[in-house]
Amino acid sequence: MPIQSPFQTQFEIGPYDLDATLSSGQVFRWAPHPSGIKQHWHGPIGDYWIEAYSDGDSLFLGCQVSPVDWDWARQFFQIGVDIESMKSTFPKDDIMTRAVKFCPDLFILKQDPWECLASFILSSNKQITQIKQMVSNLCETYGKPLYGHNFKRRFPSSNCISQLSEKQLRDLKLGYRAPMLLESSKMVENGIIDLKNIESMDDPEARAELMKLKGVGPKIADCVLLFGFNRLAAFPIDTWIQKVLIRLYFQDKVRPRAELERFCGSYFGQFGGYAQQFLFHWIRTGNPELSKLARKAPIKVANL
DNA sequence: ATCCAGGACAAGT
DNA sequence: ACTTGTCATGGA
Repeated sequence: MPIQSPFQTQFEIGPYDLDATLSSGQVFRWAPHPSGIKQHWHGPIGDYWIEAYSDGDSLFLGCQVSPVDWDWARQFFQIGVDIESMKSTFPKDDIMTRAVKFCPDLFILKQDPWECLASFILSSNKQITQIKQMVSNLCETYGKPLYGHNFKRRFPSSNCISQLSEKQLRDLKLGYRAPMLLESSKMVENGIIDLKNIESMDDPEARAELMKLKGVGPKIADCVLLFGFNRLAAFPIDTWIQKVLIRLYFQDKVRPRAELERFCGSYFGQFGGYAQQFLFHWIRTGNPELSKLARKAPIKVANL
């Protein structure tokens, strides 16, 4: 058992693919542990820097300092959530079946809403590696210290970011996203948007509310709903999912976004967010030929 | 080099 | 309602 931290806990959750879950573009601050051991990661939860390891049977967590309790970690990793019953609600088509089979133990995490929102405002038109870099710049420059690590820092609060200048944010290489993040942080601080209040709204209301923020359109709103508010029906349609939909579900026939949204909203069901994450992870990492999607000959689903 | 990245937004059909 | 150009930055 690779966890070396003095303070540890263990959850018997069954198979839990940390490698896939933590690398699938939900969170941007977790990294493989320097041990190099598979399923061994470290990253922040709340005010703590945490070490995590999954052996296919249990999830082990460790920390260098003594946390009060592990409830926040339990929520972050969604311990106790039965993903098998959710998978059983997915449509039984070849594409969905292959995506789930490729990586069956993928989870959707429950993040802090503000961190999730701010991170995904930075995500627009950026690769995941670059999003990680921007988020790292932001945290290590302006975040408060974390417990359990010498130099890693917490994600800066909305209050903190709202008091920075656009130039300070641009200096972190945020590009044109800098004014968007700044404006949205001010809207949260002013109470124009109340993240706490969004918890009590239904999905369409919450989505519309999030889209009032600068830099938040339909895709980012869905990501925040799914990863920050645990609204498991939210179905983010990004460039990768568009390729899955157009290429595999619509036989290379281009469709307007509104039609894709309508299709996804009904076809994938009440846990569409999970379905989306399986598709996303599969298309990105599961099939090299398919991930290129070089717009050549149509790919037959049966030959995947 | 050239294209494109977990897009949003404004402007133009 | 749908399509196009623009926005920084840096991987691949």
